[in-house]
Amino acid sequence: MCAKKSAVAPENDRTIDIYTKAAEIFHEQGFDATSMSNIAAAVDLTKAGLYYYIESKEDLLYAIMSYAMERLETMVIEPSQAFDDPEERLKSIIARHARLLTEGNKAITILTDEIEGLKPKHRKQILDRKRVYMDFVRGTLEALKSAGKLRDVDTTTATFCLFGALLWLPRWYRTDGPLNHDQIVDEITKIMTGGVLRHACEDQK
Amino acid sequence: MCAKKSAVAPENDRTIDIYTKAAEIFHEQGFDATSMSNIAAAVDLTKAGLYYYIESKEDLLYAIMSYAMERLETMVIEPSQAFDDPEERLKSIIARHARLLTEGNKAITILTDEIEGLKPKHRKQILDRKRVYMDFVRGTLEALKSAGKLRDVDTTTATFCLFGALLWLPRWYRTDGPLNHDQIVDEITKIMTGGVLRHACEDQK
DNA sequence: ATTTACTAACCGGACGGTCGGTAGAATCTC
DNA sequence: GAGATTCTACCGACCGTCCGGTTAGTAAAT
Repeated sequence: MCAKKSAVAPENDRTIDIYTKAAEIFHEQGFDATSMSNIAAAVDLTKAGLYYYIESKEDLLYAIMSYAMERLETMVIEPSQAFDDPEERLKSIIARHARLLTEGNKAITILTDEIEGLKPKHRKQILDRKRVYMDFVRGTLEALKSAGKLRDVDTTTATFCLFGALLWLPRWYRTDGPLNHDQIVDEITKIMTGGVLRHACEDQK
Repeated sequence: MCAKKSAVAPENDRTIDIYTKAAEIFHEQGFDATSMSNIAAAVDLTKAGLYYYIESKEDLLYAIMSYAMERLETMVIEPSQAFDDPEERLKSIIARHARLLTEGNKAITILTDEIEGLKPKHRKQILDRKRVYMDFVRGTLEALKSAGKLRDVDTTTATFCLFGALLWLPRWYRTDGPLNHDQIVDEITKIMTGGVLRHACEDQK
């Protein structure tokens, strides 16, 4: 009898390979439209062989999303917390999140698109972790407001607009498009912090 | 033998009822996760009875999305075209699209979330109509640029940011939340046109 | 001798969709 | 206006397929 498989973190190369490929296929076809045989074939296994590594389809999804949340926490939240200045912090969040979304790791995208595929218990866990992130961003906007650096906008709505613009990124961004990675990050930061319309105080070019 | 059923427009009350209910259920559970029996039960029919009104599950989805596109065209694009001033036009687009997304018609949401459920032929048709909308919005930003009223941002990126913020709306907006309809429209317009950060030229409060 | 890393074959169930039929309303025939 | 016919709006039962998941077994490594 083998020890209970854990969905907490990838344990070895093969498992990581499965998670990565599964994330890509889920991203392309959607969770429901993807069969376990699809995934098995993509990693050169039979379906039964795949089940040697995972517990269930739902568990696989949860593993992917847990991994994605961890990436978000270590690559976006933690480094951004280092900034005391809320303006710097906000820009760090936008830039780092945008980078994560465009650098090819599909797990991050699945995080927002396939939450309905989780069982209630797992869903709650992921949503709780997302909420911490959401509160972190809104807190940053609140700090900006306290510092008199925020326009007169509702921080909750602003947070959601920010997330909307960011989370839409992987749906349109193409690595081979006209704008490279840094340019995209730059544009989004500019647009979300300063809007699209020219301000009265800006010089005409 | 009966005439071929059309997916172009709802023909009678019962069909409209089916489309409306189906849109709600697709929105709640997702297209793949919804069975035809689910929909049938929701409109007090058996599955066989439901198939008297529709041709296939995919056809039902296409009918809903065609209807949604039509709404978008008549309630957002056409009225906004009336504005010659690009700034007014942009604000009209944002306000009208936001209104459509929050006023309870789930079809509009399905338009962006379930495109993968369509057969290639139907998908292309919907995407082509979406592209016209997309071009209209980007065109408006280009017009703003020509008028010297746009900040130095990439119009394509700005268009996608705008869509992202808008399309994210139905995922978080609650009718019974603290902000009413008009306030939300107001906030989003403010945020997307002017960004979140206070401009140098604005007075401290 | 035991464990690891698998596979071929299989299972119960759900799904999209179909088919034969039918109650009742509407229409036609004389 | 009575009877025959046709049409509308469904339903119960069923079909083939595919899916998530299991089981019994095995070849190679340890």
